[in-house]
Amino acid sequence: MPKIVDKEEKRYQIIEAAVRVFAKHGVPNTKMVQIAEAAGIGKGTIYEYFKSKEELFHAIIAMFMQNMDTQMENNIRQLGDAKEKLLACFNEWGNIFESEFMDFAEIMLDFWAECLRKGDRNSIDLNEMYEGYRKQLKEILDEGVEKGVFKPDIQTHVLASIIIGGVDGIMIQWILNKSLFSPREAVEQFAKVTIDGITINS
Amino acid sequence: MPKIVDKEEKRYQIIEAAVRVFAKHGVPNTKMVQIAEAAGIGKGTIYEYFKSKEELFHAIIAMFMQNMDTQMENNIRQLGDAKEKLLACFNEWGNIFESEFMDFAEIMLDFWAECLRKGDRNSIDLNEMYEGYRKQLKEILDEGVEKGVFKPDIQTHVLASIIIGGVDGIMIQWILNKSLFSPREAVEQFAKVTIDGITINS
DNA sequence: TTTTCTCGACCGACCAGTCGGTCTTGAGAT
DNA sequence: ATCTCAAGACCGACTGGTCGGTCGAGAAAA
Repeated sequence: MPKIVDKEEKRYQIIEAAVRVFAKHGVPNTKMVQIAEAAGIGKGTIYEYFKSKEELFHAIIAMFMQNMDTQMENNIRQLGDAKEKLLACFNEWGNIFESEFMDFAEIMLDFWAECLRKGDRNSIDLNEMYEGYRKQLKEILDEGVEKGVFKPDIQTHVLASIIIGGVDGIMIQWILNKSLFSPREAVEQFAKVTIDGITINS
Repeated sequence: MPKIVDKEEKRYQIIEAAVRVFAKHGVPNTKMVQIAEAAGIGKGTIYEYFKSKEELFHAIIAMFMQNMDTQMENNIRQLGDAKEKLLACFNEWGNIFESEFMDFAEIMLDFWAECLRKGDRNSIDLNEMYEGYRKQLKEILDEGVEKGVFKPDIQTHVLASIIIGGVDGIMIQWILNKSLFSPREAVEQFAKVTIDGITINS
């Protein structure tokens, strides 16, 4: 039998299969045996790599966030003024929309739904992740206001949330009806309107 | 005959209880007996009023949409130029954010999740509802462009989706962390930036 | 041989939905 | 006013199916 070179590799195989099945049927409707079939293994084997369905689900989310972070950080440290930095952020989102990671996006709804149920203790804190993005965006916006590029009357912490929410919202709209627009053009349009809206002179 | 009081009233009682429980635990995690307890009735009674859990769920969504439509239509037919109309739309969303209907909002995630699973035939077509909003917004935007109020290079159909998605996204951000901002101020800020961003001169 | 990995039959907790029975109501009979 | 009684509202124990997770058998590797 083709031996598995790496435990890690097999783990990733399972995650890959789970993403497909979760995305198609939704997490609560997905049976473990379906994931096993998609991965070409027995159901029991999954439990060699993941303690439970929930752990598998969270492993997927963690991986998704990891990738997002990595991809975003590429563009954070660049030079340029606030306007360029902000534009770069939007651009990066456009890239993400077009990347393979969009398979994960359909699962995000299930994760959001899980996250907002107060009682449940999640091993992953969605808020913390958003907090990171919010902070980064706010810094860029603050810099722009300080340098006199952006209007002084914007509430940067609120606007940071709006931008993040806006991008998520565009994603949802697109997932629900992919023929409406291309996600890239939507993000670009959103970027243009937002930047025009907060820039002095325009 | 017994209790002509109103079948409809009891039905509403059940819906009200179900909204609370669904919102707190999520639709898939909610047991019918929990809804029964919340409504102060026996489990079997629910089935006198609703064929299934799913039908109950859809009844809630239908009611939510009905209310949204009614509330939005108040502001559609008003006079004024495109800019005022657009502002009125945002305002109306602000009102909705502050209304009692926000209890329903937490359930929307479950409905979105359900809607994007391709195979399922939903009795309610979320896309159709959004289509209505998109059309209304697009008309307003087109009018603005035509009258020379809004910039001619905006893609109105894309922007319509962005605005709707943006409002939904703000809602999600707010649900996930209600201490970040007040939904009203966020919608107002979003309105200001967007309108400034597409208006000529500014 | 011993160890490691894989598997799927099996178990039992779980829960949507059912159904036979109880209780409430109020119209009609007295 | 009081009684009767059936329509139907109400109930919750029960059923039948489902599915996450287990575990011992057997294959493969060492």
